[in-house]
Amino acid sequence: MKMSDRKKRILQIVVDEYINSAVPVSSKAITEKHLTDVSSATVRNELASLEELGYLTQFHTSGGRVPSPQAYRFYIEELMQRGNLSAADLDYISSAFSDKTADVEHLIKSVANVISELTDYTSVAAMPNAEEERIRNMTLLPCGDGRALLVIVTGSRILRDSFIDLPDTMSDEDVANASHMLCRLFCGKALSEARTVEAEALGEFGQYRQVMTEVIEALKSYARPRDEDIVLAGPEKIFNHPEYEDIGNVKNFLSVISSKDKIAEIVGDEDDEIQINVKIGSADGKDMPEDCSLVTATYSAGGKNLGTYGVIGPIRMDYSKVIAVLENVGKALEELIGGKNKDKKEKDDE
Amino acid sequence: MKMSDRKKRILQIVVDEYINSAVPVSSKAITEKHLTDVSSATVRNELASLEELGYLTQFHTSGGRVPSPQAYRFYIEELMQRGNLSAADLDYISSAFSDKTADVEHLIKSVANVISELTDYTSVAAMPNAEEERIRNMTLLPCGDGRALLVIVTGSRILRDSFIDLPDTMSDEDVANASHMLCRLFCGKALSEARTVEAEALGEFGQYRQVMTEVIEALKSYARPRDEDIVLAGPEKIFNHPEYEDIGNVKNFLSVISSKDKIAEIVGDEDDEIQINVKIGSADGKDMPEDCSLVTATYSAGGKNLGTYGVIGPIRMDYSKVIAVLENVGKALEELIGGKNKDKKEKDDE
DNA sequence: CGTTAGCACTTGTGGTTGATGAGTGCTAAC
DNA sequence: GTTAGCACTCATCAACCACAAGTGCTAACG
Repeated sequence: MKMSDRKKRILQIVVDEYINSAVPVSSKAITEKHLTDVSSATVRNELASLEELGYLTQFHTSGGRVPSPQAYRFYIEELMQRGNLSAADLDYISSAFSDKTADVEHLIKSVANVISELTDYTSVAAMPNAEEERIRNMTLLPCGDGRALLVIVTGSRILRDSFIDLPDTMSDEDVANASHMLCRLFCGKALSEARTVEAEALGEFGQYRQVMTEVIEALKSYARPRDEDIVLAGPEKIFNHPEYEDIGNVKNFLSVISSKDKIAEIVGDEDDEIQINVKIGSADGKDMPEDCSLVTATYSAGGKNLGTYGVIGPIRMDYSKVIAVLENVGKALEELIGGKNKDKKEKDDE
Repeated sequence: MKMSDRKKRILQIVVDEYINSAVPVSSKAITEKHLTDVSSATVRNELASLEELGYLTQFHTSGGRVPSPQAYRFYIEELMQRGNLSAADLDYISSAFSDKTADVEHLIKSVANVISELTDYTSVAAMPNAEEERIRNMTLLPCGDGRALLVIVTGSRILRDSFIDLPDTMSDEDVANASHMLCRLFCGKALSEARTVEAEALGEFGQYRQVMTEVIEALKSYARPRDEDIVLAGPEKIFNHPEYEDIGNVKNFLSVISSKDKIAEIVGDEDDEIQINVKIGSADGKDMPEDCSLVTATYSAGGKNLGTYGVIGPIRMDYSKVIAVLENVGKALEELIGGKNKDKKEKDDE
């Protein structure tokens, strides 16, 4: 059945109103505030019909109507007015990223914070997979106690938490040589390609095979996703939304939120081609809490994949605001990163 | 007024019982379960007296008694039985730290997790101040785009989040030379001493003063405490305790917990000489939530300061268990770190 | 004089009841 | 197709009740 324009309009009003007030909306409220030219009885008929179509539900026969997940989906696709951000919000975004020159790890944190602050929801961020990043430089840094720190820099991040045990016979010069050799072998390759030169590498290292074995082990470990690849910001923000007055909901939400594995699972299977991605309720994601919604966007700028960012919150979410924030943050990053690469030459004159 | 032995015994029973059950304890419960040789009326008299002394309070005249903060303090100092951990718990501790060879940053996370898991409370951990750490090695690692990564290794951690902008005229060899110079200048010095060689350093760098200025800036920034120096584990654990059925308490707790600054303030002003430190309620720490308690211990092993660890939770906390866990974790770390330094020579034979 | 039994008093808890108000569905008239 | 009117359904709230738990006090006891 095709929906009439009036049905759409009414559905839009119901969703808007409910997002704003968190109170089930009644026919009377609709005619008083928005559709002043028809009576509440007419609206009631339409509401009953929308309910039959699966867009609305009511808890009790006398409790007003609430949008169903299906209604939110339709709302986001067709009904929602894509609002723009206030000047203050735009200022906040542009000032937040002004002097960030650092790596993805830092970027991700500040982006997550900005998103959480502006939307008033808990935000999640996932680093891009490291596997395809090209190694730009690497070194072994001796640091006493017979150990050396393996540091690897790729296009967008720093990997550096492996200590490598050194044989007693290895002098600092030996380490420096090994370091150069590593660089020659791996620089320019993606992490995922490391294994292709594994045999060659072991051969070249001869005497210090053991060291090389550990380095290769470390390289492999970086390709696997780690807990630190997921960042959360503003978990306490959920208290600002009335659905989380109930302790059970909070508990549920927090337990999902505090397991990085679960978050990774929810955020992880993004389709990279879609800019904005909305998951509503447990229907869209197995590990999602029943009554939660996740809106994410995958950013890239200047050829770099900058990760996936989003907010997680109640189904009754201010999608318009959230999507506007995600889009504008994306634009700001594009300007910052994309711009920086081009500005490079002029910059040194300052 | 000196407390009689019986008063002490009764107070101990009340606190024990309340810690276990979270229910105000009545005179009847005491005589039934513990003091079977006197009547409830006698206990009532004693309870009334203990209340006058400030150790107990009652919400309502017919609601049983609850220990006051003062009672908890007395309990911890004199009454509490210092229990030992179960074999399973001890196993858990020793297996958790078996193959951690990494830096303090990683150690702190796994320690915080272990403490949180074993005690069932939210745990907090603060890294030791970096200022007095001696630099073991440092390097500038060129990574394209006219930038280099500054990596510094100290006795117990890795500092590496500064990118340094390089002049276009600086070749990779120049960077390598600069790197060696940095090492010669700073290795063996504490971070706090960096400024003492500032003038000398700037002199030596001549042509590349700008780079040196940035390096010094970075060194200074490391001496300041950062958000990452505070780690939390198991925030969702509070839901396992009945005082946090109330949404208001949860909110309050979470808002303190999610501000690293506040945590730093609470945990920060530890007296290093005291092994175990207990703060009860807002009386002991300005930023502490009214009805919360913080138990911390500062660990060091093999001459290294390993940071301050603790749990934060309701006043009605299982102090005996918490303190036992903190002590045993401390012992395990001592063995692990202290032992490793000594084993060093034998180890390479394996 | 410490201990105890007995009893009146206080107060949270849980269940019932009834009034109120919001909101709907239905029907009949426009 | 729209509307007014009305009966019906429920959630909410306050009042009220009985009940159980626990205390404080008093008087008696050894």
